[in-house]
Amino acid sequence: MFELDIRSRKPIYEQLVDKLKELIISEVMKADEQLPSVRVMAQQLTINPNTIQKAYRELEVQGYIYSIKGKGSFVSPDTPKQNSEKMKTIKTELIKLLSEAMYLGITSDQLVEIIKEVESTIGGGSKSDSIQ
Amino acid sequence: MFELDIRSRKPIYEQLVDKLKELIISEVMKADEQLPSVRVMAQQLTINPNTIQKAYRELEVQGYIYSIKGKGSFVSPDTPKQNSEKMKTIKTELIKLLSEAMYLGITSDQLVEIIKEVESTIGGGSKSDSIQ
DNA sequence: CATCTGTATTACGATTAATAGTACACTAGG
DNA sequence: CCTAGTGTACTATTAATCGTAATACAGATG
Repeated sequence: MFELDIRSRKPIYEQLVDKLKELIISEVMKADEQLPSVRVMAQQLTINPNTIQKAYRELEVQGYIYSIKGKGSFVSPDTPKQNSEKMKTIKTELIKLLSEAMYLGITSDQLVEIIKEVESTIGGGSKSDSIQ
Repeated sequence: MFELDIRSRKPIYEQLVDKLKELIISEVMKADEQLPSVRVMAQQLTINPNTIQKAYRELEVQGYIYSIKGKGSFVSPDTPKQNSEKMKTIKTELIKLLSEAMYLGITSDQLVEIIKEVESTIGGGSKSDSIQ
C-alpha cells in the first residue's frame, strides 16, 4: 500500500500522515470514504497499531479525516484546501516573512504569541489543539 | 550581575541570551563595548564557561554581538531592533498573511511546524518552551 | 613565553520523542 | 447478549535530542 522507510530520520507516523494527506488532497480517496482500520493498516505495514493511530489522530487534528469510536476513520467531506494555488502562495510568502523576522531577532515565543492573537480574532473555529 | 534561575525550565544559556539582549536593545551596553569574558562570566555565575559561550554564540548568530578569538566579545554596532520600521512592517504583513492562511484552514500546529522549519534554516534561533 | 581571550570536541545526565504492548470502550451484526 | 470488528487511553521501552560540563586547542597581547 505504501512504502515506508523504517530507518528514515522522519518518524513513521509522519511519513504516513504525509502519504495519506496526499491521497486525500489529490482526491484519490474521496469524502467519507473509510480508511483501513488501525489494525489492518498496522498488519499490512508490520508496525504497531498505535503508530497508525497517532497518524490518524494527527490527520484528524488537521481536519483531513474524522474518526468514530467503534466504527472507523473516514475522509473528511471538507478537507483543508491547502493545495490551492492561493494557499501555496501564502505559504511561500509566509516563509519569506518569517525568515526576515527571525533574522531581525524575533523569537519563536513572540511568533507563537502572534499566532495566538490572530487565532482568537479569526474565531474559535480552529481544529487544532491550542498552543501552550 | 544577573539573577539566573538554575532550576527554571528555561535553559540557563537562554536566560542569559534574553538578559543580554535586553541590555543591548535598551542600550545599557553600547556599541563595541566589551562583554565579560566567558570565563569571568562563568565564574561570577558559578556555571560552566561553555554555557556562557553557547549564549554568546547565539547572540552572535542573531547579530547582537560579535566575537574575536583571542580578544573578546563585543556589542554589535548595528544590532537588530524589533521596534524598527522594518520590523513593524513585517509584523503587520505577517498578521495579514496569518489571518488569510488560517481562514483557508491552516492550523496552529502547522504554523508552528513552519516556524520550526524556518528556525532551523536560519541556523537555530532561540528555542522556546512553547514549541514542542 | 605567560596569560589573557574565544572555540572545538567529547562525554555525561536528563529530558523528550517515537514506537510498542496491553487493556479499555464503543458499534454493529448474529 | 455476545462476538468481532472498530477507535482510544495508559503505560513501558527504546532511541534521539538537549543542556551542561570537562578538557584541549588556537589566536591575541604584552
